[in-house]
Amino acid sequence: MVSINPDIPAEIEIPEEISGLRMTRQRQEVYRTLMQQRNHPTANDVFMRVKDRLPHISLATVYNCLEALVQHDIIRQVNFERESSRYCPNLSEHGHFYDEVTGVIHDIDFKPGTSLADVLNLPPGAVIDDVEITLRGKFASL
Amino acid sequence: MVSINPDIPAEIEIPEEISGLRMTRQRQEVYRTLMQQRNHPTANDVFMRVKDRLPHISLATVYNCLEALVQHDIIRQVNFERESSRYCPNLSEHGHFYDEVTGVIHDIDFKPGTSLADVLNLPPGAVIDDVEITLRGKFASL
DNA sequence: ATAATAATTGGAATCATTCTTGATCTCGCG
DNA sequence: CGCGAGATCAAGAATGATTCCAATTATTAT
Repeated sequence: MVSINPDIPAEIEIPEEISGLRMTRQRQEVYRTLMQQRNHPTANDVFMRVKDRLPHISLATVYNCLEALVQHDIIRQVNFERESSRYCPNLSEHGHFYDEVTGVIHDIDFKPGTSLADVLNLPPGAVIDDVEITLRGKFASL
Repeated sequence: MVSINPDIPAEIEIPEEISGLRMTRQRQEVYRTLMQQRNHPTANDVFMRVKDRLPHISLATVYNCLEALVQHDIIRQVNFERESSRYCPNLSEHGHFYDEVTGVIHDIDFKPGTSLADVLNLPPGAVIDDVEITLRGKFASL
């Protein structure tokens, strides 16, 4: 566990390799951004943020990095309807609640000891690789 | 005019108005297609199908009709990742299972008497307007 | 019937994402 | 150390689903 570049204060230590993925400078910064900014940013949000540290990074590279991280199960991709994809580093199984008033996305955890299979009639023999639960709504005004 | 499923007549009577939405000829045909072809077609699938009956209909109109039907809670829009939206006339609360091998989408019903709130820790005061549950996976090979 | 309103059409525009191509970097190996 | 193969990156072009726009047509209310 080494801080790759000594010029940069390593608020978050990122190893040189995660899950078999070589952590290049760009991937590190993309990942670091997600760890620091846990509000489910879009690729473009990440792009703008990462530019502070890597002024020459391209949007295509941010997309590449995000895809590589998703592919290696280091981060998760979250979709609401067909809006821009959002990304989060929370790997625990959880859903998302989109507040239609504020636009804020909240992580929704499962109640301990429960799972989707408790409420859904899954087809016999189905092997689930991925689950996406998205809710939209608002908070009751008092 | 061939009916895909022999149980379902090619001609389905559609009222002139549903849920306050004027059912124009185009909306009728779009809706009829969804009722007959319950395999979650995309807008383009519907477009191609409807052209048999309305050769001059435009893709934009199909999109308009689908949106109007969704807005009036006559059909549901279903999204997988960021792929093309799909549409289905099954209004009961249900999720979807995408078979990664065949591409077939299966409706997944809730077990009777259960709801998502049984397994999710919803934030206090949250009012849910819409729920989307999508699973991807495959069937275990024997 | 006539005016006002809503719906339809075809094509242009949008916009997130992916692709392409050439440059650059990294790693293994002599 | 130096070289070559294979990754990775950058910049911009291309893609593709969806939306927008302006003009036409249909429907409804007066």
